[in-house]
Amino acid sequence: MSSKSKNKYLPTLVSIFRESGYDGASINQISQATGLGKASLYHHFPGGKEEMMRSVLQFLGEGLESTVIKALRSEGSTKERFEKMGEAFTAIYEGGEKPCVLAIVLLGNAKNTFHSQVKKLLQTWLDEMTKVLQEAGIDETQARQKSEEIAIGIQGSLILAQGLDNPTPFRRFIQSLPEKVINEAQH
Amino acid sequence: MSSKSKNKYLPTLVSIFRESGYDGASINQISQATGLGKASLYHHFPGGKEEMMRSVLQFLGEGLESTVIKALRSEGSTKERFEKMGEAFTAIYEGGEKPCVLAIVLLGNAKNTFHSQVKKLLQTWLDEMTKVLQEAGIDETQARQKSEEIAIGIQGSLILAQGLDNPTPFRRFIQSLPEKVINEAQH
DNA sequence: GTCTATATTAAGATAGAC
DNA sequence: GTCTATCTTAATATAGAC
Repeated sequence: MSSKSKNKYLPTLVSIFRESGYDGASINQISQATGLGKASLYHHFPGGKEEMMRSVLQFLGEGLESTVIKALRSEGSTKERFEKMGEAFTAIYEGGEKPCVLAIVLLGNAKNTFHSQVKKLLQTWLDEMTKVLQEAGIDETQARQKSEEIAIGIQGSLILAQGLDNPTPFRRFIQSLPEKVINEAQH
Repeated sequence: MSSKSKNKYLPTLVSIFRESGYDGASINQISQATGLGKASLYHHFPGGKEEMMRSVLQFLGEGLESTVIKALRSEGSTKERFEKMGEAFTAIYEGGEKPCVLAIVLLGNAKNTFHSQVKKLLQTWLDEMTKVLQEAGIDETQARQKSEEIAIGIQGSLILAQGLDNPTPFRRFIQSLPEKVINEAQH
């Protein structure tokens, strides 16, 4: 669990890393955005920028649990659960306007440093979607593949939204998601 | 058109930016990888790293024309054209092992600097796919959406392949692509 | 066109006072 | 827990010889 003092600055760190990437974000920039002096930052994060990103990824993992995973475990039909998951992602990515920090890390120079942490987050999400689809009567192999297709859709549509400077691809994917899941479940 | 002296070093620059990102790649690193001294690099690219990336993006655009766009304009059925496009992307991304430079740029700190150049490359590709799908009898709106779905699938599966450290999602998407296109065309 | 050497700036990080 | 001041290294970039 993370200390309370850190938690105060994590949302700011998230937006900096999301905007500038890991390599692109400087300690000076972080100092200005948080309002903390450099030395104070190192008091909270003795491991420097690397510890900051580790804390951010853990913070995002906790956020994933309390929104996306929670949606998938909620009461209601398969369709309703994926609708709620879509709403959770719409909030996280601000309707497709903001990119995914996990993807930023995976495509940056520090990918090796954080890869296992990012992979675990992805696996947790994929496992949970797979479980829901299996409960809907899809066999494990198909459920796993369908989960991956959903992850592909979200990640890919976020990239396209960034590239075209237009959130429509993301929004369209989120909207079509519950219906697609249902069609697959009826097979 | 780019000068011949530059062309010699562009494939090396591509792999460096693909491996380290734009912010993560240093002039020292580029100097070592190309075997050129720093001053020689600035002789070829007076604009420094920014000009290097601009040249890389132009080089990738020319590669896109001669492989992907060419595949989409080739003789043969709609299905065969998308099969050839899949082969082209399989070569470019080395079977899903390597990430997309365009996505790297879009998620990095220098996105604004290169955004219009990247957007144009994406648009060119999407326009060409849309044209092929329209020729197959799909109306413009649907053809455009289907093209975006294909772009989403490729970009998203590359991200997932990086995150899971496993190229299977990319390969599966490429394999399923021609059939999906055909199903859509029969609507 | 390539090199060595160097200038300049900014980065990450720390010491030590308060 | 926060600050000012500073250290150290590495970054981008250039000068000028060959």
